Formats: sequence, structure tokens, C-alpha cells
Amino acid sequence: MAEEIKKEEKSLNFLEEIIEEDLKSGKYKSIVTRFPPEPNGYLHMGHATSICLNFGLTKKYSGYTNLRFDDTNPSTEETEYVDSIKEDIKWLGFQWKNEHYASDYFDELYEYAVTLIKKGLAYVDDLNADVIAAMKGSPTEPGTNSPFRDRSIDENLSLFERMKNGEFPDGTHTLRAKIDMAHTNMLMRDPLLYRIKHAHHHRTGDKWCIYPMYDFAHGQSDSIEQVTHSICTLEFVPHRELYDWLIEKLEIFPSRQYEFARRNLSYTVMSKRKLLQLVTEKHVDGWDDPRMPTITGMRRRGYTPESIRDFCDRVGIAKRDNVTDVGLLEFCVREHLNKIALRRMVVFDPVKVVLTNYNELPGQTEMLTSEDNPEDEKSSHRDIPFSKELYIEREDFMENPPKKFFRLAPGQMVRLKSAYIIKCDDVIKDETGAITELHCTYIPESVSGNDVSDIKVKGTLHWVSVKHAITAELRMYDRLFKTEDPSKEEGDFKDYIDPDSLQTIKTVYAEPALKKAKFDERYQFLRKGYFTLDKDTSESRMVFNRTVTLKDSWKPQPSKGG
RNA sequence: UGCCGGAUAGUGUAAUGGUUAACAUAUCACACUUUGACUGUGAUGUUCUCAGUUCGAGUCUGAGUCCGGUGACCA
Repeated sequence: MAEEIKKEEKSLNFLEEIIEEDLKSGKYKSIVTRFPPEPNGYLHMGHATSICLNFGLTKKYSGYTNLRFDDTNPSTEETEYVDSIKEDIKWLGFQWKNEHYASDYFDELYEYAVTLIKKGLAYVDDLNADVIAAMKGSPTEPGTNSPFRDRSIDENLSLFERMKNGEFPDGTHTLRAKIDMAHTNMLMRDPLLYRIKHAHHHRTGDKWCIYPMYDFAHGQSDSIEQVTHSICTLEFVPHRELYDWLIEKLEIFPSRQYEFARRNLSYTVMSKRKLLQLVTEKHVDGWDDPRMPTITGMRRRGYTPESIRDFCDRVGIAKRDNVTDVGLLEFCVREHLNKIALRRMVVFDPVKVVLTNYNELPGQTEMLTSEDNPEDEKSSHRDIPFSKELYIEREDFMENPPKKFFRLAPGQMVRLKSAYIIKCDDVIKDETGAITELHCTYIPESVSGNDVSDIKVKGTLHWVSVKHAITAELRMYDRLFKTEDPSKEEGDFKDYIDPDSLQTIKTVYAEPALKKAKFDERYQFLRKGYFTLDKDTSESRMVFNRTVTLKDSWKPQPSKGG
């Protein structure tokens, strides 16, 4: 027996390295992470990265992940978002251990503030926002101490309590940490800890009129929950110093913050503000528009959670700015859908084929059969009716084909998928010269599964029987933007929206098996792409969304002289 | 202008001082194919610059360049 264990050692990302080191050194026996959305918007692909990271880490190493809503700003947050966020996380396939709210900790946070005041490390400032901002100084110039900086502890205590009791209007007082107004890190120049907001909170109602700032809530919540690794994006790097300072002064559980680069995707935008703009200005159909990089949008588009997780795994994480090619996401989606999608034939832009030598018996329909998914050896099958009159794709016929055109052309033969080989004999046109029918002959002995014709053809076409076809509406979605990084372009990012990113085909012709389409199924319309049923489907109208096209490497050769 | 990050094929990541810098995707060929899909085979293509340390540098040091973040009573 070979002693060498050939283990495919997958390299670790920088967070896995840190965690393995922490586990090895005995610093922690198990790890705790958290996913901390603010309930003021819908989750998008960037959040999905963070979710996969946080939950993935505690799944790989022993531990768990909490869901914590960072609801410290009552004026922007709503319960509506809480529900959608939870739904999205579950849909992605993750389950949190505890559901927390920063607002659950308001009492403790208040006590922490009192502790800081008693230590002489925080004070109530009577300055208004503008003055405080002005006195912060600039990156190159130190700030100026507030005249209220050296109030007595007792006075601070009393003032802070009166703030809590609602004795002051909004904006008149704040609680600030007493650190260093000349600090090179602007965030350390006596940062605000609490502000007065006489606002109704979605969970605590009217109990509070003072609310902690992010910096005085996030790290403290981490600590209360004994989060070991608090993972956030790079723009919070400057906050880490304050994060550590507060934990040290408060002498609470030392959670540690680690930062990674947020995930950007090409041909889309990812900031909450921009996505909101797209919705409110009606450039898209809503948060769940299938072109949106939101979880709900991708779900409606037909993306699978498996493919999104796979994508996150493949791209990994690091600390450098990135714009990941959305093509990679599309690859992951195709790869998964190829395995699970049921095959169906749908003709988008029909041209009629008449099989001149096919004799239909009255009252009888020839039924053919085809596998639902050739990737699956145990695939189920469905029946497909065949008849004298068929539709094929208009683009699958050319009167004057270029070289290597494997489809239908005068005198040329093709296979109809799961049916017969046919040969084109005549092209029928109307008075304008437009092709109305193709007269073909079929080869009876070439039937799929029992082909004794010995004819080899290069092309196989999808088709439907005219009289058996059902109709549906198709929404062909493409990338929302025309440029890779719309935010980087000159002018407004919205100028780069692709007006053709949604093209609706009102009527397409499908084989009857598609009538039984279900919302949780994915379909591959043969040679066309992956589709899923849209919520706009009604009794009278089926609507399908194109999730992603099939890869298509065929390029028509330039034909010479007609 | 200060402070803090970062720079490896087109893109995203790996290589933890030691062969010819790897993997995925993309692109291009070829093969296979009752989906011009899938699959298979091959090819193209990479360490920001300069100097230094070292037998040996993508990795360490210094300088420079470029990119990003940061100056909300937002998170």
C-alpha cells in the first residue's frame, strides 16, 4: 500500500488560513461568524458572496453563523426587508443558528455607553452636525476639541440620561468617544456613538429616541454574540481601529474584524443606491426583475442556488479590487442547468415544413418519444406528436447556404430531433418573395431509435407539429448594461443600460409536453437556451424567462456572391 | 494633501525563498455528437517599474508608478 496519500490539497484563502491558525493555536475551539444585513434593501450578488463566505466557513470548520439585522437607523429600515432577506438566505441554501437584531442589544449598548462615560472615555457634545464636521479637521490638519469635551463625568451621565429620556430634540446632542482629535485616522477623532432620533423603530417602537451609530453597535453586537471572526468588506478597514479600541476599553469579548474585497460583476451595478434608482425610475420591472443582480431577480430569472454557490466557490475571495466576468456566473448556471433541465422543443420564429410524402391516417397521430434529459442515463421520456405539417426555425433554413451550413437548404438533408431525416425539395414563396413553406420529403426508415436508412447528416433541428403546437410568450433577457463597468464610464451609469436587454417574443410554438410546465422546473429549449416559468404566467398564457442562452460556437461563414 | 489597502494570463484566483509560475473561465483549433449544446484533446496567453539582499525572488528590503478606500448625527 502506497504510504503517500495523494490528497488534492486545495489552497486556502486568507481567511481560512487565519481560522486554521486560530484553531491550531487553540485560540478558539470553534468559530462563530455572522451575516449582518441592514434591513433597508434587497440582497444582491455581493451579499451572496458574503453569505457563502460566512456560512461556508462555519460549515467547513466547526462553528455556526448568526443572522443579525443591523437595525440601528430607524428612519431607513423596514420589516418588509427582513422577510425578503431571510427568504433569500434560505433559498441560497443556508440556515443561520440564531436570528438577532442589533436593536435587541439597545439596553446593553446603553450600559456600554454609560461605562465609557464613567471611564472618562465618552462625553455629551452640544455641537450640531455642521460644527462637528467643521471641527473634525481634514486628513492633513488636526481637528479641534469640542468646548464640551471636558465636562465632568456626572454632568455627562446626567446629560446622556436626559438624551435617553427624550428631553432634547433631534440633533442637539450627541455622545462622542473621547479619543484624539488629531488622530491620523479621521474615524478616531472623537467619533459619534449615539445620536438623538425621535423616530419609530420597526422593532423597538417608541421605546428609544437615541440610537447607537454603526461603530458603537456592530462590534459590540459581535462581541455579545461571541463572534470570533467578523468578516466585512474593505471599506471598513479604517473602522477596525475603532472597533478594537471600543472592545478594549469596554473589556468585552474580543471579536476580530477581517476585511475582503467586495465582489463586482461585469455588465451590472451592485450598489444598493444604484439598484434602488433602477427600480424607482422604472428602468426595470422591480427588485425581482430578472436582469437585476438581486437574489430575488436571479431566482426569477431561473438561476439555481447551486450555481450561485458554485460561482462563489470558484471565484474565491481576496483583498484586491475586482470585476468578475459575469460570463463565469453564466458558465456555472449552464453547467448546473445542463444536468437538471428538461429538454423541450420550441420554435421561436416558425417557417412551415410540409412533408409531401407523409400520409396521415385520419384520427391517428404518430407519437414519437424523446428523453427529458440525455445527460441523465435514467432519464424519463415524453411523447411528441409528429405530423405532415411542422414548424422549424426560420433561421434553420437558407436558400443559398454558405459552406458548412449543416441545416436545411434546397436539396440538403437534416435530421429532425427524435424523428426523421428530411430532405428539402421545394421552396414556396409569396408574391413578395418571402418564404411561406418548405416542401420536403421524409425518409420513413430513418426514424429515431430504428434508423436503417444508413444516411448520415450533419445537422439536427428542433421542430414542432403545427396542429399540436401550444403557444407561449418568451422573455429573452440579456445583460442589463452595454459596458463592462457602467459605474466607471463617463456620465450617468444609466446611460449605459442596454435597451435590448429584454426582448419579448409574444408567441412561440412549443411541443405539447411543455403545457405541464411547473414553476420549480428548469427547461432547456433545444438549441436555444435555458428557460423557466415566470410568475406572470396565467391560465390563458404561459410566460417563460430565458435564464441563459446555450453556448453557441457556430458562426456563419461569409458567403460569396450570394 | 494625510492615513490605510492593493497590484500574478482577457477575467477571477493559486503558488507561504527552491524545477519550466498553476487552476478555472474566456479565446482559437481539432475530435465526438440525433442539441453547431454537452464531453474529450490541444493551443494561445501571466508576475507594475527600477534598484538591492540571496547560490536562488512572484514571494524579502527600499524607492517609484498606477489603482482603490477613507474626511455622513448612513451602514
